[in-house]
Amino acid sequence: MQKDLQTDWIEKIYRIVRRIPKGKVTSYGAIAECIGTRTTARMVGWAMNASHNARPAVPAHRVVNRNGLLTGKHHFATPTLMQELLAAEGIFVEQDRILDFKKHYWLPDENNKD
DNA sequence: TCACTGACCGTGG
DNA sequence: ACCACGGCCAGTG
Repeated sequence: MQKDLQTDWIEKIYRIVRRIPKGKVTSYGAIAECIGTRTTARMVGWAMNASHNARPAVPAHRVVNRNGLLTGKHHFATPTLMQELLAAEGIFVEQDRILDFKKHYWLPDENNKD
């Protein structure tokens, strides 16, 4: 059944991102590595951009880069929306950097599926 | 059609 | 410690 196998990895990313617990954050590389290829970290960001049309909507605000910087905040509806959403979950951000990022860091685990 | 870019990360000098 | 480069997939010019 040849479907969107070419975009299958994108759906994987969506599922993983949606598994991120509230008040937790992860990095693009962690997601990329979870799907099998860490080199696709760039594509994760691209997938996030396409996530605007994904249903249900993926909590892209819980996804940041390795440095804990809100690199994708500029791609949200408003440049401050990402920070607002994180703050609403108890994650404070200063200068586009998540405070205690390591503390809120969450790694997607295969054992954590559903 | 070819080439470059993109919300990145790891390694090498 | 800092700077430069390669890699993967898909979309756009």
